Amino acid sequence: MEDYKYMTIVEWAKNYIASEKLKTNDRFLTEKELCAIHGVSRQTVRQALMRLESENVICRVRGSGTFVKGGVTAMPSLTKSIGVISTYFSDYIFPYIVTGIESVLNESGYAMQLAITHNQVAEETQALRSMISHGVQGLIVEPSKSALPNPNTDLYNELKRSGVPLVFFNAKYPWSEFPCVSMDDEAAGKLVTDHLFDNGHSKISAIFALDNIQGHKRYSGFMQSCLAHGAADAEKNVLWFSAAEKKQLFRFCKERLLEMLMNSTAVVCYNDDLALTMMQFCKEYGINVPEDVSIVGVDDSKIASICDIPLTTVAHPHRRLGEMAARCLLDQISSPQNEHKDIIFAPDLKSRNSVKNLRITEKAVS
Amino acid sequence: MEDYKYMTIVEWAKNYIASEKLKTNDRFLTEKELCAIHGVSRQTVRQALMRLESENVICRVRGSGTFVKGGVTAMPSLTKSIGVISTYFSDYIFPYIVTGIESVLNESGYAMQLAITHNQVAEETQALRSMISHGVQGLIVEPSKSALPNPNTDLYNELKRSGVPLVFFNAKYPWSEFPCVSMDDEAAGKLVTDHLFDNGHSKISAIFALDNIQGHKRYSGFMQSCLAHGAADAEKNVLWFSAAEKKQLFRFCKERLLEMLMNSTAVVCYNDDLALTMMQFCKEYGINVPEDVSIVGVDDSKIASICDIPLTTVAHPHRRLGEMAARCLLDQISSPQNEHKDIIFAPDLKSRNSVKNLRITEKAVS
DNA sequence: ACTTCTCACTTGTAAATACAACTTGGAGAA
DNA sequence: TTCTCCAAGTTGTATTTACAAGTGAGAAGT
Repeated sequence: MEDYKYMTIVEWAKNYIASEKLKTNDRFLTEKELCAIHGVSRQTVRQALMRLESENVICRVRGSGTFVKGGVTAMPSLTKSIGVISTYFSDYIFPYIVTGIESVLNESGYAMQLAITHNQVAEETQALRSMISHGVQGLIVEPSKSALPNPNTDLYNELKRSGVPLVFFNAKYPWSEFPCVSMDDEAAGKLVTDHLFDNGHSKISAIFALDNIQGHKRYSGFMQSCLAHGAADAEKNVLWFSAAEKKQLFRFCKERLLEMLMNSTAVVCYNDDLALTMMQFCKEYGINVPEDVSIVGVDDSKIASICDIPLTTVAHPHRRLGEMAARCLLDQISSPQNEHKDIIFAPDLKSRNSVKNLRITEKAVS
Repeated sequence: MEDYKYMTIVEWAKNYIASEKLKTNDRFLTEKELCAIHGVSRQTVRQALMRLESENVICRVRGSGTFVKGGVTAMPSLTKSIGVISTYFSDYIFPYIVTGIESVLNESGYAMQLAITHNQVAEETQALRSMISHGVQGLIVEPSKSALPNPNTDLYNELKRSGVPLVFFNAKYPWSEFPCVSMDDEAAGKLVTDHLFDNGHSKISAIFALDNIQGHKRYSGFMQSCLAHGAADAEKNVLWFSAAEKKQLFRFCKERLLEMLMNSTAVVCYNDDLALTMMQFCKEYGINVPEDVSIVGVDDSKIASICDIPLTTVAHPHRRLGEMAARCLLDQISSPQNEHKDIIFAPDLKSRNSVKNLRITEKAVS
């Protein structure tokens, strides 16, 4: 290594331990012996030993001596790791996103640390702190409750100031300055709504998640489409729900939902998960999809294509999005000075069987 | 803390930084100034600064000065974490296992570090080293290629000697001394084969993974059932494949597979994944399941229940198994002296539509 | 046989001194 | 104005000396 005396002793000691096959708790040479061997002062030897101790190679005990820490416990930190914080990960589109991230990180020789927040900001705090204290090289984060005030604001600002590389995916906190890799949720909301208008629907209601930015953006796209098609009062047909309370929604707001279904020919659902629950709900009450009511979702989850009535939805670039997020982070690590912009994937409609074409039906009838 | 001079300086410095509200990259007092303030020698001050540096409170730059590391970057390690090493994780039954692990760890205040080996022992080595060097409190590992010689033997033995808590799941290396949480694969293999015999099948072939213990055990169960039912030559009808080469199997061994299908009324598949690929293969060649050939799998993956011909299989206790693995590890951490035994889940047959009952058919014909 | 004590030996703390390596800003030159 | 270079200032390395604090084994006493 370097040509300082204490560094040469450090290297010498490592070789010595290896060549003598010393194992855990074997006694190492005393400071005095090392002084004699290398012809240096005790302070220099101590400097070397301190270094070895911080590298976990040896263990010093006052009054007793210096001991070797062999094998596993002495292993130095060799692999770099990246922290990934996601709201969920084992269902829906999350496995694909995380797989995308993992494949790129793995390719670049990084290990992955995964934490799940269950969409709870408190768990997000804990995950961030845990990641940082474990010395990750960078973070890939899906914000929890991105549309609500977040107690981690200071934490994120501090990370920004400290130059810790970070990429958001799916959504970003509006006040944050880190780049974000996501689908164009506004366009997605607009796309499915346009599709319904194109199929002759005019009485369209919608349900959106109130606590994340994706819900807000999909709502925004929905409204744009409605306004463009002259349905200015569409706002009244929007129901908001908290992502965590999906079950409560379908248990305690049945009348509200039924009223909505009765007064509409189509429902825009925040995502496929909600859309599928909605289809289940319709089935229970004898409402036929798409004959009585059309349903569209967003995300193109696996179940959307293989369920009873294949769902018309918007393709989420899950795996590619994950890969891109990882690449964006690695970019930040390798060239921190660059400006890193948001990356937005264009949505892509997946037309299946959950939307009825009212125009064709009308013509056939008349 | 202690009453050494340098420790009082350490404490003083922390208070100073807090009271002066110094933030990241703010300049700290120079060594000379600290000497003057505390009336001590420079070595003593340096000792204090070294301590502060190792605690990540300050950062020293030769020739430039000493700087404060405020906020996030100065955070000490507070949360304990557990390393989870799995072969795969985003498909099949793995998400459920990992979810089970995560929920228990989370409940107990542990963070989870996840690494994927893609069933490669080299990646297992890397993952183990990475985890250890990141200071995990324990490990939950699904062995890669558990039935083949493993280069990490020394590493695992060293972990055992060092008292690092570890739990295997799904399978364990035969030579290892750590507890394992798994399904009773032998019983599972026996169960599906018995089911086929019960349904009047006698010409039964099978395909098993050659590189992991689960494959060997399921094979063992299969053979037990065959012997019990007087099919002593069943061994000849067994095809072995390497888990990584499933695609090659179906691309390059078509004749072998077709021959097998022609000479059997039923096929026992190592797992659902293989069974589904086999059903696909049958479809391509116009072989009807279960009319022409019955197929059974093991694991009860999600697709097994929702595919074209719902698959008869054995329920894997995925989520509960994950929870149990985590609990077993936490047990080891809290009471290391206890003897920790393997935990084995009894298999449970899921009878669906991929098995034809030959007895009923025979009676109907006669 | 057992306990207690002492002493040699180990690492830890502290000081004074000297020089080395590096950074930074300001003086002076172009 | 801009550039170069140097000197002052800062942390890093190395030596020497001294004493403090803890360990462990053997001597001495019971």
